[in-house]
Amino acid sequence: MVFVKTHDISELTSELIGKEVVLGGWIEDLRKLGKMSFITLRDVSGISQVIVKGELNDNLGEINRQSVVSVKGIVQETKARDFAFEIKAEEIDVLGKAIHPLPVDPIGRVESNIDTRLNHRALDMRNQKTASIFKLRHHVLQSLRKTLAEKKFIEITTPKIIGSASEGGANLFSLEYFGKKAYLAQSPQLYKEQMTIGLERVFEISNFYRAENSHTGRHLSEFTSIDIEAAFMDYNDVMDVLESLVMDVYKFTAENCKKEQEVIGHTIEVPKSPFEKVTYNQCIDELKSAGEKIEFGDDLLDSHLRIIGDNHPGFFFLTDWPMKLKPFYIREKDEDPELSRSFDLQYGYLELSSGGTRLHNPEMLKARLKEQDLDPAQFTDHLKAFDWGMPPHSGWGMGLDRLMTTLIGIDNVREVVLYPRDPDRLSP
RNA sequence: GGGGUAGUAGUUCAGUUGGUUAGAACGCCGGCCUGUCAAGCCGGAGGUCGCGGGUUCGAGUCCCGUCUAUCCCGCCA
Repeated sequence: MVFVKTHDISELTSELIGKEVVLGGWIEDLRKLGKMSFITLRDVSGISQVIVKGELNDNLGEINRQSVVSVKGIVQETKARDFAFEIKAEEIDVLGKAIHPLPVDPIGRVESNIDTRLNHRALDMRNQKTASIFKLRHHVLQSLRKTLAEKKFIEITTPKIIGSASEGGANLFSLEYFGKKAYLAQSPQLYKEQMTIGLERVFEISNFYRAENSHTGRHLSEFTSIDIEAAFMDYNDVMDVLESLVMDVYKFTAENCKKEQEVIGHTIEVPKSPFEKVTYNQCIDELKSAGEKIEFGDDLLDSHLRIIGDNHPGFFFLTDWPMKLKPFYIREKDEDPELSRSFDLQYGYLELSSGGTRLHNPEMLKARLKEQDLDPAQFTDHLKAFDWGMPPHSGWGMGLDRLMTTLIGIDNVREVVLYPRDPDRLSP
């Protein structure tokens, strides 16, 4: 069967009354009233009512909810309460049957558990709430790319299969690569830094991998990261970039995704700018006042971040971390070498982003590697670039999935990832 | 990795101190119905009560083990 849609459902208007249209979509609801039937037909753009009468109704045959059909018919006035007009069907073809019982209810009258929905994710995408989340995610990505391009960042794609697991920090997944051991990249960190020597400002939006056995609503083994790296910028400059990106995402989606917000049942509220900047030292003071036993140099536990998050609701930067808590590539502050030019972007207790000014002096970088018990020999390829005119540079990485959860006010990243991967879930 | 909670129909759930043939809602199938719109009315199908042991005259219910999910903590970003 070959057919051409003349309209998406959202393109139908009362002005088309009397005109013939061809639609394609899924039967969301079906009410047979003997000599006539009502079909609510949904495509990605919207929903409309189709009415079937006469001979066509008598020969309707096998037709059921969630099957995909093409409908040829005439737009006409309606008595329906929920629609401004309707389609009087002249021809209905079933293009693909839905076999019942279906494992989840796409209309959402009975809401399924996240586990059941994830096991049948494609069908879950006919649930308007789920679909709206991923439409929103699409708009977030659009907004990010637009803003970064305007700020003269060039989009790059770095390898996800890497030969050395030496960046430190998170555990990496390893795999067999033609007889050699390879790893899945945990971040584009080293590559994006290298790119600043020719492209100056780069960004990447890609999936990265962490082999941490984490069971929380904010950790996944595979997650989407937004990364930037910019030559001739200090950490304050890239904080500004980050802040305007977040602001733009909120403004853009608040403005352009009204329908999605309505379906999700959450109103996007544009945060106040500028974001507050709270230093690590200030956090330590706040935690001490709250009765926590903590000293300079201690890492902030989740329980600590909950306290800090309560003191500073919404977005804020947590800046100037001790050098000893930061990776080897982070640069110290000239006036206080114990402190680093670094920051996290927090949303309450939730860490969204981490970044800072990088070391660009190769000798200092090698010294820092040794300090952190890493072997400079493992970084030969990376360090080469630092002898070719490495500019001072800064950057950050931000978890897109976590950003999404702040945007729609939910607390589980699995809701905003199509097919989440965690220690217990590898399929579908 | 540690702890809490849960697992009963396709889905979401109820199921009393252990006691007849395990129920509801939505969905599904069949019948009636020319204005439905969470349609209505009538009828029907659908269950290895996660799995394996045990206690008992008798287990969805109690005990042990195991698997799975989920939430929290830890790790981590």
